[in-house]
Amino acid sequence: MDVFLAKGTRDLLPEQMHNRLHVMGIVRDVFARFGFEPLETPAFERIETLLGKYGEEGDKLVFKILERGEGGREGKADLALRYDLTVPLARVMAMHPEIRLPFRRWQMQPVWRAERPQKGRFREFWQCDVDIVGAAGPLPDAECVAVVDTALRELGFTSYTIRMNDRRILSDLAKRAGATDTKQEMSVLIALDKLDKIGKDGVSAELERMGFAADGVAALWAALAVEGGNAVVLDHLERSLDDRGREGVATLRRVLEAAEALGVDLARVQIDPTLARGLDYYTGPVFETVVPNFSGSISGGGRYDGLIGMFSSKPMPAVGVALGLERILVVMEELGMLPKAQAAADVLVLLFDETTVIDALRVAARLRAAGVRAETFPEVAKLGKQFKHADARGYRWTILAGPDEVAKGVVALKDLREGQQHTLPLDQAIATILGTTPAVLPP
RNA sequence: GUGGGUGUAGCUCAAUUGGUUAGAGCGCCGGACUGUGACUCCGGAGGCUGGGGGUUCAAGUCCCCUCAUCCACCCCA
Repeated sequence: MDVFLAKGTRDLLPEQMHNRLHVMGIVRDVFARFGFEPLETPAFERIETLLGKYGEEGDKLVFKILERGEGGREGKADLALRYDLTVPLARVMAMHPEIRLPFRRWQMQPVWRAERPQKGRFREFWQCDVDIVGAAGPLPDAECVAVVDTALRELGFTSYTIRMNDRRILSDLAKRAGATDTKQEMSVLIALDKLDKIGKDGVSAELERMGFAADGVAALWAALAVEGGNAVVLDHLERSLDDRGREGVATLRRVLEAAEALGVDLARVQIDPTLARGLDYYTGPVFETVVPNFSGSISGGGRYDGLIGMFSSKPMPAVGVALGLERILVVMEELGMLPKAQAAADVLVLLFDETTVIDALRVAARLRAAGVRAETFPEVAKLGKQFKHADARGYRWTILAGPDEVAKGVVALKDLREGQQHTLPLDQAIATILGTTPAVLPP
């Protein structure tokens, strides 16, 4: 029978799992160091929980689950796989008023999107998400930026840019261009987001095609006509925008200041008034992280002060950011940032013959009790085959307790790296093994 | 959702303008080496050429459909 994977999904073989666990371990450690608490939510939610939060495009990409029975046959869906970790968190906050605020939680789980797969884009992928609920100020936003920055740094990233903007700035810009409602605002944002791809003329053409007047478009460019560092850009925006936009500017200034205090090198942070971020629920600062030679972001997030209020009569401010596990791995792999795979064990305990099998198992038990990672060969076989197995698995040691050794109360310890073998009591063998570093798999 | 590229052994790839039983390296299994891995030598297994249909005397090669995968757009982690 020929077997296939579902589109956009992958098996994670041991080699990839080691890499993932390496990254997840570092990220989780950083999350914990910032005081976040763990949370998990179900893979699927009631469909009405998810729909209407991500915008028109997002809703289309939600994997829907057919009803069981009659309704399903008619094509009705009542459940859906989670699309991100933010909306389920919002639902949790609405359902658990006993959670003490401010609440900071981390969550690392898969999410599903019915997209067309591409480099670093899958239909099942993991997000490493942190959110701070119940605090409105710019400080939690800066913490989110600092968490991402710290995690990336500790993973070994050296060149990445954290791009930052504020929804209120965008919305003000869109108004300048002539947008009168949210829908028009969104289309301006989408056009503006393409700036670095199709250029200023391309965006102008697109806006005019959508019916925006030329003087509005000109006003938009005037508001954006600035080159320079973050301070220069923010100063210019402050002069060009209205009150709402100025709130965004003031917030970003404070976020930058706080982020720097939290250890973020501001040279990595870039205020970009054209950065859009598609998800509907963002209301304030938004951020994403990009790295050279990879299109698409490796992290993204922002403030969503209205989302929890969609589930609860008690609205709560919140901000969060997610790291894309797969994308981080794709980039780390390309840049050779992943550590060499460690062998699964240190020692292979060989089975010489049926009369000494039980002795060999006892040796393995003592090795493990002493903290040595030991594999026992699962059946009596030619020694050559067993040695070859140990070599192929990258183990440094083999231990043999055959009839000769058992009779003398010793074991034969072989160092596969040095090619030397010694006969000695098991205690000494264990001491020898523990005195060495773990073997590294051959390339 | 739109547009393109690619699918040949476990892996990386070959196979004149369509033309005999589809090859190689690595890996795997066995042997030289009946208490010892790597190195060397010898031998072996493994393919409905992703799947289905069509054109042709003849299809891995050309056409259509389908599935998977990669790339770009869209959107996003």
